[in-house]
Amino acid sequence: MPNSEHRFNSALNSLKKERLRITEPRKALLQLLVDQSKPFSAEELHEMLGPGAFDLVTVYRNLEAFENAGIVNRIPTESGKSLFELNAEQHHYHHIICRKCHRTEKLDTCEVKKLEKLASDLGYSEITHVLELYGVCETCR
Amino acid sequence: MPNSEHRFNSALNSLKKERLRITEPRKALLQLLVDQSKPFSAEELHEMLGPGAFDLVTVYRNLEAFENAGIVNRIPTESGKSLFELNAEQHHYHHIICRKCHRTEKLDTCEVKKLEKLASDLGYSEITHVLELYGVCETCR
DNA sequence: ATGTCTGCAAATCCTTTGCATTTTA
DNA sequence: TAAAATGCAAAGGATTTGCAGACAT
Repeated sequence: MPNSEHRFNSALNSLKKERLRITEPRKALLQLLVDQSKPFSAEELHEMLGPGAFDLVTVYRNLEAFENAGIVNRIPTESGKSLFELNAEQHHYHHIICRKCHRTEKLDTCEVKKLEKLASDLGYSEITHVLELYGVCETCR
Repeated sequence: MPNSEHRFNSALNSLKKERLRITEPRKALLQLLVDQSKPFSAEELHEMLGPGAFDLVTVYRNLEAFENAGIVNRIPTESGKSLFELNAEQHHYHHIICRKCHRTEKLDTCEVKKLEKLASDLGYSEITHVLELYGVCETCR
């Protein structure tokens, strides 16, 4: 984890910029998201925080706050459940998610520029996109 | 609607192939999906079928059956609600969805090949992807 | 005739909200 | 100490499930 500390501090700065308070649950959550740079569900993050550590509602509320502050991205999935990951602006990428074991790997490229151009030509602004690939991984096959 | 009748019949054939029965609700649903080739929520489809025509549960059950039969695709959205659209194998495309009015337009290209190649190189099979763009349309701005 | 599909009601899952209490700045 | 964040309980919305009756093959 080379720059995980840097990413943690940068997330804290984003909180300050938005006049959001730096609380224990928030620090713990950010630490998780920074360390494991892959997407998790609210429930998973809650479990990772340890049993009875913080309320699941607090996790949800903070993930929402983080999302509004641009600190995390929400990824809607096939199952209807959202995943959250640290927003790495410098480095935009997507994932391949195994349908069976939910193992997730980064795909270190994004080819959506052309589509975003099309959309902006149609008059849309503030364009974002959701792109995730699904498949069955080697061990599950 | 040039080949909408053809698409309707081809969907019926898929049902037969899967030994699914051809019922009134299914015909009505397929007709909707074929005519309007854009994604709708289960609720929207239920309303479009007319008040009290068929039960919302029936819509859900059939959309799931259609999905398993490869007749429709499920699109998870930012709001956590799923949209469904006819699976047009010949013609793969994506959408730009307005965050405010939910107006939806086709973007007639797909650039995800490179990512799918990456994923298959990682050992994944049966690869699919979900890609939708979100923005704010001209009239909502 | 038999297994499938439907409708209704109730359950479930994920997520959000209300309110009293605690914590941060 | 004032505003914001938390925990608990309860509500909410979307989707699923159970079961008896209706329908397609």
